[in-house]
Order: sequence, then C-alpha cells, then structure tokens
Amino acid sequence: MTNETTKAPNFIRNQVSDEIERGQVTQIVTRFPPEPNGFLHIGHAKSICLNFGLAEELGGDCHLRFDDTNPAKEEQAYIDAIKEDVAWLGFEWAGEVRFASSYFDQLYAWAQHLIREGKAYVDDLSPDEIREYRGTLTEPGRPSPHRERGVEENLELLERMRVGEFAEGEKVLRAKIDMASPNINLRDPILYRIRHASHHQTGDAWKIYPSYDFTHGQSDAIEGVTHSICTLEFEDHRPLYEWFLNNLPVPSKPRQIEFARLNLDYTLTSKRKLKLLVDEGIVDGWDDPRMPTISGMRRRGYTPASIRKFCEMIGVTRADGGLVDIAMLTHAIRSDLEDNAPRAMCVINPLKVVLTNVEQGFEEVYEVPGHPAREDMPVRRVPFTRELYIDRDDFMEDAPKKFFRLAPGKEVRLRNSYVIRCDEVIKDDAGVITELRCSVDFDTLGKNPEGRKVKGVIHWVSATHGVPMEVRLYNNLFMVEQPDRDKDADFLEHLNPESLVISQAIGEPSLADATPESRYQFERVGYFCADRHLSTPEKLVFNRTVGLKDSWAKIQKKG
RNA sequence: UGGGGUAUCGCCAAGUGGUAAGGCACCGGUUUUUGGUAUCGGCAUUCCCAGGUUCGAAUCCUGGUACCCCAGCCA
Repeated sequence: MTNETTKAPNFIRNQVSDEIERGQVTQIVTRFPPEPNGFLHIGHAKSICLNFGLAEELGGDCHLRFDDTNPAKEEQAYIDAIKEDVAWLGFEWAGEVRFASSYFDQLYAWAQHLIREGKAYVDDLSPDEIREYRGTLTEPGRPSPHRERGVEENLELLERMRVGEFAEGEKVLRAKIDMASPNINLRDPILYRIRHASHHQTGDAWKIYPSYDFTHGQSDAIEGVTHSICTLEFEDHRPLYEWFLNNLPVPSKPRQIEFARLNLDYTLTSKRKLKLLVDEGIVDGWDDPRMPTISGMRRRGYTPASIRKFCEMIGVTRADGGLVDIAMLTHAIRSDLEDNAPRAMCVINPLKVVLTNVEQGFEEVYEVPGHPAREDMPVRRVPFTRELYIDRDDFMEDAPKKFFRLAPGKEVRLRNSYVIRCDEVIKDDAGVITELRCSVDFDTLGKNPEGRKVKGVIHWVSATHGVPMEVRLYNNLFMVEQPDRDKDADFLEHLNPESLVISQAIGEPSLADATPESRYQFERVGYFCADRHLSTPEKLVFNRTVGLKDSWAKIQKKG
C-alpha cells in the first residue's frame, strides 16, 4: 500500500483520546448501526471510517449492529450487502454481527419496568389524534386522555398488544415525559407500535416493535458502547436517549456524540431517493457504477483505500449545510490508482491508421514497463503492425496551433514506438473520416527525430492484435450540484442523459488477461476497472472509474 | 415567529487570548515518449456583521444576520 492515510485530528478523536488520557475510559467501544433498508452509500462510509477508525487507533472495538426495528422496510438482502461493504472497506467488526432485534426481550422487560414506575402508558389515540395532541413547534401539546391509566391495565394492554390482539395503529406504548416540552421528542414519545409483520430475524414472534428511540441507546448500553456517534439530526434526540438510560436499570451509560453528515456535489445521499432510482429502473441496481453506494463505487473501480482517504480528507466536524466538492473524491481515487494501477493502451473511439511505408505482415513487439515508476509490475508486450487504431480525438483536420497531436502533414509520436506523419485523410461519401494514411520515421524508435521537435504523443493499438472490448464511460448522474436541493421528485429532472456512454473500444493485447475487478490506467485516457459482474475473457467490459486530468480540455474550453 | 445547532480562502478544514496550518480546486514555472505524474512558486493584513473588553481577539462579552435540524406509530 503506497497510499498511506494519515489520521487528521477531529473533535471526536480529540475528545475520546482526552478521556483515555484522563483515565475516564480504558477501552472504547463504538458501533456502526445501519438499518438494513437499503445499500450503504458514501455518507455511511464517513461514519464507518469514523467509528471503526477510532476503535482501531485507540485500541477499542467497533460493533456492527443492525438497527432492525422496522420489519416493513428491511430485508435480509440488505444485511448481506451491508456486511460485504463494510468488510470490503477493510474493517473488521468485533465479535459477531449484532442485531437490535436480539434485544427485543430485554427491551420489552424495560418497557414493563417503565410502566411499573408510572413512566409509560398505553395510548388508544389514533395516529391523527396523536399528531394533533402533540402540538406544534410553537404550541405545547396536550396530554392524552389515556395518560393516567393504571399500571396493571397498562401492563395487560401491552401484553395483549404484543401477542397481536389489536390491529396496527390501534394502540401504542408511550413514555410519560412532558407534553409541553419545547423539544418535541420529549412530548411522550412512542416506545412501541403494533406491526403484524414478520421480521427477517425474529419471524412472527412479535406483533409489536420498539421505536428507534426506545431501542438505540439501550442497545448501546447492553453492548457496552462507550461512544455512540451519530449524525446531527439526532441531536434533539439526545435528551431522550439519556432519559432512557437514566430511567432504566441499564448495564452501562454510553454517550452520544453528533457530527455533520456528508453532502457531496452532484450526488444524492438520500437512501429513499436512491431506492427510487433503483425501483424505477433508472439505474441498473444498487451497485450501478453511477450510484454513490459503496458497492456502486466498488463496481466503478474505486478502491477501499481511496474511499478511506477521502473520508480522512473531508474531516469530521459539527458544521452543517456544507457541500463537499466531488473533486476531492476524484482526487482520492486518482492518487491511489496513479501509484497502483498498471498501464495499458486502449483506443476508445477507433480511427484506422495505415502506415504506408510499413510492409504488409511486418510485426515487431515492444517490451513496455507495466508502470512508469513501479519496477515490480510486469512488463507487457505491445505489438506494432502496419495497420493501427488511434483515438479519433487525437486527430484534427483543421488543428489549432496548440493541438499537439495528429493532423494532416503533421507529425506525432506513437507512444512507445515511432514518430509518424499524416500524409492523407480518407473519407467516405458522407465526408466522415474513415482512415488515415501515415508514414513512419524509422529513425525515431527510442530517440528523438533529427532536427525537429515532436511534442505530441498519442496512444495506439495494433489493428491485427488489438482486443475488442466494451468500455463504459460514466459521468455524473446529475447535472446540477445539488440534485437534492428541491423537495421530492424534482431531482429526476436533473438526471444527466450522458451519465453512461458505451463505446466499442480496442485495447492492447495485454488487456485480454484482465480479470474482473482489475484496474488499469489506460494511458492518456483515465482509470478503468474490469466490471466485476460482466467482464469475461470472451467479452471484456471496462468501467471508467475516472478520467485523467485533462489540461487540453481546459485549454479548449478557454477558447 | 418554540427548541436544538453551525458560521475561518471558490470547496473541505486546523486553530480554544499572542498576531491565520493543511488538503482540494485554481493560476504560473521546471521535468516528461501519458497535455498524466513529479517538482517549484502563487493563492485569507483577515476569520458572518456591528459594537465592546484587552498591550494584544478568529478565539472573551453584547447585539444582530444567515444557514441546517425537529411537529413519522421512519431511522
């Protein structure tokens, strides 16, 4: 690994290591608590890196715990995908995978405890009534008429809820806290709701399911979590989190710390909206290479190291409302692949070149370094023949002065090979260029031509030995910086019609060996990754992870 | 206009009373058989605004302003 990521300090790291220094904690325990209702995305990666990273550095444990309290939205398939993503990122959870659902018995006992203490009650109000009674941001709520029910009655009703005697929505269990609290979360929050649904872990054992608030902190306490790190939107829940810990005989007292979630340019990080893209078939599944999901990025060609580096770069703060430049992400992957990806030549949009002064059947093979700076990478064999392909972008009929590539009458260096001159341009009836006739200067192999400078270097592939392949050129899924800006479905209007452009390319012979998920730099073009599902020796499929920086494009844009 | 938060370069972000780190992006030089990489240099007299305290303030005080989150039987 040549990409060493240095750990930057942040307020959480500082705070936790201070606590360790002062001896307030000896061994920290953190946790990453996803709900299995979708795939993990780049925003989750930030949390994963923080939680697992902290435990790793400070000699503690990090648990992987599924926050699976809502069977209606959750699936085993998501559990499997999430486990795979976390492991792929390079993190190891302590012990077995955990489930909040495995604490359902304990949680139920604690609910009964609250009832006995007069701190919880079964409410018969309908969902609409509950909302009405809750008040608004500026007006206090009113107590439910069922708030003062007796302990025995509450206990019995809760039990009957549990075994399924009531319909969904008929009753809930609520904590008795403060209907007039300015913090709405404290206005008698719901602890249990009735759901006649079978659960991916507990089957049909329960007809009631605990709410997030009633589950999360206690699960942390059961697991001995010391630092429960979550995003800012849970800040208002902290008083409630602590209320449960203070009113229940829990085995430990975790502390909740919040940080700002990630917002990335041109990217959606709403699970709901990502799911919509999948369900509507707008993308090809959760791991479509255009998705900001971990598995999508993996398929696109991002490395675990690049994602971890990105998370280090962006830092961890409580400052919200920011928007991280996607260039940070592309920089992270480029710098990893610059060091670690072997090189190859691949022509994305082939244009035939016939070298008129090369004999029919002539062939020579160059041994070329696999990487300009990595001698440990195997050399590759690149055959040169009379007929080649170059990229159409590397030829211009009316080339401006600064165009250092091929043009009529002009010379260019074929990378790793000779300098050639374009003598003739052949077009079809429609005026489309179909072929270039060029001549080779045989005195330029491995040395500069006499008496003139040839500035341009272009990549090429032998027409007789090149391997055909499909290349998928990915661009941003959205055309605007903040597709998420407006509420709801509008974000579909910002989809980029060119988020995927498929090209039939021709690569150098060494590419024929590409195994799924192997990454290359196609010289002068970008970084590519053999698709882990679709690429086979018979039909190679490469995904463009990210293009190389392109200063020529910049010059062109300036005019 | 209830409550909880946040404001430091175009973006991310250090800094916690002693005179504004770093990264990304951008601009320019050098090297280069990748217009890539590498390398060198430039890029906040100023920290949301206005007052105040202090020898000294991004850091303390006062008053504003802007933005984010909360009224799911979602997490």
